[in-house]
Amino acid sequence: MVKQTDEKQVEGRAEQTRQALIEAAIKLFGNKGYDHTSVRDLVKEAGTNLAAINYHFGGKEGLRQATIEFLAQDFKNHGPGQAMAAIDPANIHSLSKDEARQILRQVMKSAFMQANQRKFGDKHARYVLRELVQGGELTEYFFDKVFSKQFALLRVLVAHLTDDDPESETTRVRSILIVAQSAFLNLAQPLVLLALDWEDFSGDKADIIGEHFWVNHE
Amino acid sequence: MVKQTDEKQVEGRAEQTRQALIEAAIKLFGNKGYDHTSVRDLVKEAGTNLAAINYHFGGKEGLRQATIEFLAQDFKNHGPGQAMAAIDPANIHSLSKDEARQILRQVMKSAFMQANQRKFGDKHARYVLRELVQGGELTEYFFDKVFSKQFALLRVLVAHLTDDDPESETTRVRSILIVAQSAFLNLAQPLVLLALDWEDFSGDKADIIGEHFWVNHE
DNA sequence: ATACGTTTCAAACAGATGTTTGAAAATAAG
DNA sequence: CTTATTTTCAAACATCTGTTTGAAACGTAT
Repeated sequence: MVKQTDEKQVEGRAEQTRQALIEAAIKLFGNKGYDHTSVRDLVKEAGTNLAAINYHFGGKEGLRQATIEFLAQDFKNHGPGQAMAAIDPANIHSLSKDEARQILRQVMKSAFMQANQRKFGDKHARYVLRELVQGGELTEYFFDKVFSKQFALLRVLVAHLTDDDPESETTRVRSILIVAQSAFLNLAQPLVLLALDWEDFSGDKADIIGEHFWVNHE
Repeated sequence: MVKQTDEKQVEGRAEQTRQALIEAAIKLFGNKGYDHTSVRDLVKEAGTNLAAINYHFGGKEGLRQATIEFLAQDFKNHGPGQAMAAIDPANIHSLSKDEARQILRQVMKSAFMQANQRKFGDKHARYVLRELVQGGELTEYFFDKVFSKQFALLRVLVAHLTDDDPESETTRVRSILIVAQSAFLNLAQPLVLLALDWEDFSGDKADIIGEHFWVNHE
């Protein structure tokens, strides 16, 4: 009898606990890291039982992968990717250098700001970055699924600014050094805040940083 | 009778095992990280007994601290600090902009190259960076003991190039963004190598990168 | 209503971890 | 040599970890 009328039926209980666990994983992995988060912490945060992780994801490692996949998707939809999605690679060549420069800085700024003001807070982005940096399978997975395309687009922009080839070694190095600035500030937030004598990146702080990214060529 | 004649007496066995444990810690913490290195792995690598860590350092955490302190000292003597030690802060003001620019780039290059060609290999530097980035007590310790002075010197250089105050917010941001480039390339080595399509930073690779650091102002 | 597959839950399990213990060995001092 | 102190070592300990188990609760279809 109870089919679609009951609210809790719109998606099965199973799917609900799966999502609750992924949310808990994003929060706890982001705060304390994968290793320092026990499955008991996770199921408590998700409000479910100890056996749930193994039942739904086959184990803690399975939950990590599901979490990364979820975040990879989320990054494409709402993350730095969104800022670059508006750019048409084919049109870049018709831009003036000044326009391209301006676009590049704008992309950097919004990418950085988005990474620091996400739905789940900055922990969200830092967890992904930590995974990305660590090395191992997940690094390659994330590189293939998310980073690689956005990096290619960035190279086209940089190459246009320097009258170079997007695939050249020079362009690759210049581009990764642009990424490095934004990424490191997220990754090494504790150290960076000490160096800047700030409490956090809130308010106009992210905007101030965005103004000083090194993106000029001439 | 046996006093200084026996070779093994020049420093007590205790000190020997302490150093062996610290070396093992640098190697294993650097390779697999603190959490994934067991005390059994450590004492095996150091060629001593399971109880040695607790006896000499009071515990695994004590060994970590001793290791960080050792590396902090080492960084001052042989690390990026060495490259900056040659610079006299008082003389910077008398340099031309071009000279200062050149020095800044040279410091960046040698810092990066040294971090990638150390005694214990790049693992050495990456372990410290990871600790530095993580947050917590060790971040503050390392910031106070090592980073803070070198960062102040970097700010003087940058401020001279931009006719700004070394303590200004602008200078701080610009300076940390310079650090970010070198630091991220070490920290995120797995990802960076993927993006650059390289196997490692060996040979002239480090030099190529050094040429492209963003340090120009005008 | 009954039977069936799915999902939850409490309890127990097996393994690894850091630490402690107490005796043996090595070193230093008397 | 004898004694006292320091250092090593093997074994046991206590705790925490991820995982498994089997029964109970739930929802669904016959």
